[in-house]
Formats: sequence, structure tokens, C-alpha cells
Amino acid sequence: MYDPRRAYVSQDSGISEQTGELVRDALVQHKTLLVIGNCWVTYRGRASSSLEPGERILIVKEDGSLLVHRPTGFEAVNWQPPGCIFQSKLKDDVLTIKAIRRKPRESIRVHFDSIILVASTRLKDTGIFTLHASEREMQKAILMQPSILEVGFRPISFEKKVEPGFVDIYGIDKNGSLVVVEIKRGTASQAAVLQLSRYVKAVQGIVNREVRGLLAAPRLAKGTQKLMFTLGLSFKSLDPKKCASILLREPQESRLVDFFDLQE
Amino acid sequence: MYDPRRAYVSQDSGISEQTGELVRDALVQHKTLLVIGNCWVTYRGRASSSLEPGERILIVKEDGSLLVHRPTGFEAVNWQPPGCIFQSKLKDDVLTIKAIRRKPRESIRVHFDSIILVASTRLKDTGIFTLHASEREMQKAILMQPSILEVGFRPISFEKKVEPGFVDIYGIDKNGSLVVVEIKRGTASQAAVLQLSRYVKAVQGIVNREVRGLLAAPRLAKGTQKLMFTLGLSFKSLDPKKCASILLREPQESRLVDFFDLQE
DNA sequence: GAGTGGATTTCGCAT
DNA sequence: ATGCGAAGTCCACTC
Repeated sequence: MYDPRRAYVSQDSGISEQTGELVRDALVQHKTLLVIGNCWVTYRGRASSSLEPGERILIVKEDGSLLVHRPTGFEAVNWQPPGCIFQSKLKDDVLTIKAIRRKPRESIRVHFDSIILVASTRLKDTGIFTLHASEREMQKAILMQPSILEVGFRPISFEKKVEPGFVDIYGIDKNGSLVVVEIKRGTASQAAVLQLSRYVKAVQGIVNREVRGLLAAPRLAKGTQKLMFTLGLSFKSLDPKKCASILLREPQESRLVDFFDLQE
Repeated sequence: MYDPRRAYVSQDSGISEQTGELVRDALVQHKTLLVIGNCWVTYRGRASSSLEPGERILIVKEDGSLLVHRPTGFEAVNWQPPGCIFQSKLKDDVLTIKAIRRKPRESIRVHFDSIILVASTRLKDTGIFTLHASEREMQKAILMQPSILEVGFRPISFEKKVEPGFVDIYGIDKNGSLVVVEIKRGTASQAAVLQLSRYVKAVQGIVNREVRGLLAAPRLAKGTQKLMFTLGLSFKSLDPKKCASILLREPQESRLVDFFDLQE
């Protein structure tokens, strides 16, 4: 009985007809194919490349992408993006897998003369991948690259206590006004808006200059936009994912980053 | 008897102690490890990411790099560069593989709750990878990006017949002099130098302006440098690999490329 | 469909 | 070591 969860495996050092069939079947049926063995690879297209014989891992995915991995290194040595057309043949004890791509026209040929392992299976994967950033990490990202909030924004302090609690970030905008920034990782609720408003009022009671309130969040709760306007607050759409990618970048404004590092 | 060429394979849907041992052994001995099964992945470091459960391919290479591949797409969904430290444990029927990297400090945890295939082996790969460009392709590359020859170089024609044969490329240098270019894919021999010299003389006999000879090749044969000087020829070191990478780039000077395309 | 910018970019070469 | 640029870049989003 055929079980899609099972991996159909062949481990013959010489390459049998059965192994050839397993490979052919996997390619025709768009199954995930994995071949480990001694192979050489040629690429022809815009330029050309060749890879001398050695033991590698070949992966052909269900979407028609191809990867050849050497036993070291993070990157594939040869590859083809999704959407390739495949051919395979077994002749003179050499198993050849050919992947053709149009636009640009190019092709890869992988030739195996000995097999360590062949496996074909069908993989089910509906899981969602997410790149996170916590509220704290969003704060980091703003300190690392303040321009994502506003052009000319310059943070001066953060996590400072005022009357009702802690202000996420203080800064100066391009016009020299003091800015109180409130960060939310998800949709900013009405409570968040009111909280920011309280911070702004509290700070206005201390300093004798113009104070702006800026709410940074991926989105604003429905119906709070009017309230924002009434209270004279600004909103900046800020995606946690965008923040995450900034954190992953090398620091650009080293002084601030050093400052941040000291705090950790 | 232990055979390094063999792949040690386990295919238990529930995760046995034996499978746990196979994985542990592979990690400790820096063997190539391959796990296919249902897993979820978390990444923590400069930012964070999470991947919900699904069936994927995990590869841990001998150099301590890690790849998690979904059944579609050319790129790995999670990875870690070479040099990681690994831990594995089997607890409550969940196999966890953890990869830690320092500088920057980050870690990946891969949790399997069902296994389709586990294989561990040692791969031997000494084959050399080369990105080629033929002499003709080097010519293409120069036409696509003439600046690799000389700043200000502008090709005007190629493959034109003169007295002794075909000149690879004609062009104008930044001073307005006519340039005769001879391309060699390998070390330019004395014969190549003399051939170029003949071309230059032949062209000088036709046009009434300064004519330069330029030899483009990865290197010059030993002892021909003096001859080059005597004959008043220029040499430009040009790597076929460099040319190959230019061919693989998108065209920058479309007019010339169009012209070239028409010739093909 | 073409153009543009980002990437957990990685990788190599120069300084 | 460190910084800059290329990559068979790929990929996603915009226009």
C-alpha cells in the first residue's frame, strides 16, 4: 500500500534499475527527491560552470527547484530556481538528472556514478513562518535607525519615568520639538492612545517647550483616528517585522548602539 | 563493520532511542546529518523567528552549518552558517536539535515529533568548482561592460577581417585612439603577442591615426613582457571567471547588448 | 511585466 | 580585523 508519509529509500552502491525508477517516478510525480552520492555537475546558460566529481546532496523539490549541496558551506554550489523541467536517465551505470529552465534559458546536469542514498517522499507543510520583534526589540530598532520613525528624528533618552509610567522613547524632531514616543507591537488600542496623551500632558507640565506625542505601531484600532486628531497626536505605522530586519543589520549609528549595548 | 560510504538510515515514525543515538552520534562526530520529518523551528538572536509545524528537510553539515528546507522554494527557511555548536536530546517523543553560534550570539532549535527519514554519513568531496567563460563569452562580457578593459574604452566593432585574420574587438580608448583587442582565455603566448602585433600593423596600414594593440588575457606567458614593450602593446589582465560573472548580470548598456543579441 | 530595494544575506578581496 | 562590493544573487513589493 502506498503511504505518502513514508520515504522510499534505495541504498545500492551500483545504480540499479529500481533506483532509476525511483528517481524517475519522483520527478514525474513532483515528489521531493533526495539523492546522496558521488556526482559531477555542469551548468550551462548565461555562463557555464562545472563541478568535478565528489560526494554531495541533491535535492529536487516539489515546485521544481533544484539544489546541490557540498558537504561544507552554507550555500548550494549549484542550483536552479522553482519551475524547472526535469529529465532523468540511467545509462552505463551513470544516473543523470537534468533540470531545464526557460527565461533565462539555462540547464543543469547532475551525473551520479555511485549512490549512497536515494529517497523520495511527499512533504506536507502548511506552517507559517514569522520573523518577530518584541516591543523592546522595536525600541532597539528605532534607536538603531531613528529615521524609520520620522526623517530627522533624534532619540535622546528612553525608558524614563514620568507621572503615569515609563515613556518608551524621548526624542527631538526635525523642527526641534520634544517628541514622546509610545510603541505598540500590535494594533494600538484606544487605551494606548490615551496613555500616550497622558504622557504628553505630564511632560508638558515639566518642560517649557512644544511637546509632540507619536504613536508607533503596525496599525491603529478602528475609530481611534479621530481621537488621535482631537488629542493632537501623531501616528507612525511601524511593522515589527521591519524592526526585526533592522536589528539584524549591522549597526549604522555606532554611538547610539554602544549606548544601547551598555544598557543591556 | 563500519563503512563511511554507507548512509545509516532510520525510518521510524515514532522516534526511537536508536534514532536519537544516530542523530547524537552524527553531531558529535561531525558527520553529515539529514533528517526529514515533521518539525517546528525557533530562532533567537539579533531578532527572533518561528516556524510552525510542517514536514521539512534538516541538513547539518560536517563544518557545523545548518539548513532547514521547506518542500518548496529555493532558499532555506532557517539556517546557521558554519561553525555552530550542536546539542540534541530526545524527550517525550520529541527530538530537539539545537545549534548555537557565537558572534553574533544566536541559536536555532529544531523540534521533530515525527520522523520520515534520518540518515548520517561522511561525504568525501575534493572536486573543484569552476565558473567558466569561453573566449567568445569573454568577448561578450567586454561588449557588455567595456570598462573592464579600460576606463573610457568604447567598442565599435568586432570579429572584423583584416590581413592576417579576424580582430576580436575594435574600440576607441579614452584618448580617442583606435584600439585593436586580442582576447585569450588562457595564458597569452608569444604567438598571441605576435599575432596582435601583426593586426596592429595591418590596421595602421589602413587608417591614418594612432592604433594601439591591447591583449586581454588572464596572464602573460613568461618572458613575453619585454616583447610586448618592444612592440608597444598593452596588456590587460582579464579573468574568464570575472567575464562569466558579467555575463550573468543583467545588461547595463542595452544598446550594445541588443547589437550583440542580433549577432547571435 | 518590469523596476527597485532588502537579506538572519553570504562571500571574497582589498586595506 | 574590517569594510566594501558582487552574487548564476533570490525574493517580494511596487508601478
